Amino acid sequence: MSLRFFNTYSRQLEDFEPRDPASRKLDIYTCGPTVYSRAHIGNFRAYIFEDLLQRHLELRGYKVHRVMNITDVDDKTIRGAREAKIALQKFTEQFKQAFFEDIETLRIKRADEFPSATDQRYIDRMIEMINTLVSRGLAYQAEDKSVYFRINKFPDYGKLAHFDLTQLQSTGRVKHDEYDKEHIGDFALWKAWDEEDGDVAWESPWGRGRPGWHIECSAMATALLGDQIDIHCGGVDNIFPHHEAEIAQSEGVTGKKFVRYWLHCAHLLVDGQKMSKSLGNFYTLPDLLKKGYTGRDIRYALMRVHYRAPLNFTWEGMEEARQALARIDEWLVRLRETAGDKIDNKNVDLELGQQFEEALDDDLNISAALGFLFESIRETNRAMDRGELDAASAKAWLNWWERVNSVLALEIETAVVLPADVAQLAEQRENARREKNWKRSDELRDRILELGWETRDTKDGQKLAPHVKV
RNA sequence: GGCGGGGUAGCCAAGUGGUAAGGUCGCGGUCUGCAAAACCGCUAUUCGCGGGUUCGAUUCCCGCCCCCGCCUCCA
Repeated sequence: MSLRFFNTYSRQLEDFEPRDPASRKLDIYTCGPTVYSRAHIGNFRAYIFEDLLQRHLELRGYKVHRVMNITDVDDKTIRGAREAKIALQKFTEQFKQAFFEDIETLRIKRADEFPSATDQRYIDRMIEMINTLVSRGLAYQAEDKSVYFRINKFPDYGKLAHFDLTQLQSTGRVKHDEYDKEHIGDFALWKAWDEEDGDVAWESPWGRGRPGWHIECSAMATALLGDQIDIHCGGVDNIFPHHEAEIAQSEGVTGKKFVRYWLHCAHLLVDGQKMSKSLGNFYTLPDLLKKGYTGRDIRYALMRVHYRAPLNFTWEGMEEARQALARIDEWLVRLRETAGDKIDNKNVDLELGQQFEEALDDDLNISAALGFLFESIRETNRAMDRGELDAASAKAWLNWWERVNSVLALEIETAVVLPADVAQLAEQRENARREKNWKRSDELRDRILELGWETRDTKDGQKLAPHVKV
């Protein structure tokens, strides 16, 4: 089966074919964070979806070039910097740092480029694009000195969101400059400076000001990836107006179809409502780490539901993630033991089926893919229980897992080294057990547990594992 | 009101015109001196509701209900 994705533009599943299939190269542009505060895990759901997409495309042999922008100038960043009484750049820098820490914790592959909106190179590009739009009559400078996109001149405007422009209703979320714009739907390309902006301003043919939000993505995407890109992703809330505006701006300048496949991720909900900063119902990564969950627990919890379905965040879901991962961990330990000295044999051939990647081919059907993984785990465990899995087969499964894990990125970090004091207590306990001194053995078990290690008495003797606090 | 997404077991969730994957919880078993952990097994006569098409519908069609989102700077 070939790869297929649900394209927001057509609202249909489409077979995937990049611009240049022969080269196996493709470009992805993804909308990144606005760095005015720490991103919340709802934001990361989108980034994890994009990571899954990239990793799966790579498993399928594509060379992915991905760009993720950083929005480091807008109303919120300016307000934040003013309140903190520090320069905009200094203010946003801390959240950029935090963002990079968080994506590392979540094992999200870094994009090839992380362009910032305030980079002079892109400011220049934005001005150049706006100039072209103005010269073509697609944009105009209004009374308030800001420059707006004239949506009536762009017939395709509204096609991505499937909106009828005459039906647009204000939600009151945004203040309108209704008196200055020709049409309520016209959006700002360049915002004229006002007092609130302080020293945040760039010179332009239209006077001092700053870029509108949408234009940065058009500028950075076309500057780094050219006039046409294969895949563009983001959260569903970006469909309108942001991505709609990007299409209008980019195509208004280049005259070419901007994006081949638009992929959008549904929201993370909490208590059945969208997780968002404005509602205040959000968690950040450090919030969850403080509760004892690891980056991969969170990765699993955010990844396990199909990207187009809403995902309700719950503590029960976090617990489920932790348990499911423990199951994978144990399976790998067993497989490695079974593989024995075949462990380094890279030549083990395997005919273990393609069901995992085939599920992902189908619009990233992660649930079906995980279903197949866990089925495989149960079957191999059963075989190992009976002693029917030979070393070569175990190694074959490990090789298979490597492929799977290149997409999931869920394998536990290399085993933690046993601290000396724990090792010593463990040895004493071994001795106590040999003498069948159960009282002493149990005491030592408690003391080892206090040090954060769990004792497991198996057929092959005592084993220790880090204790996960619940 | 317009445009989307979703409604399948206690919870999460896949799926197909032919009789419901998987995870988690719970229960039972194996192992153990006892535990814990792990592993194995069991757990939906039924897929929001009502019609229709069909030999057969959770799946297709029609109508309705509920939840969530977007409707001009939110991932």
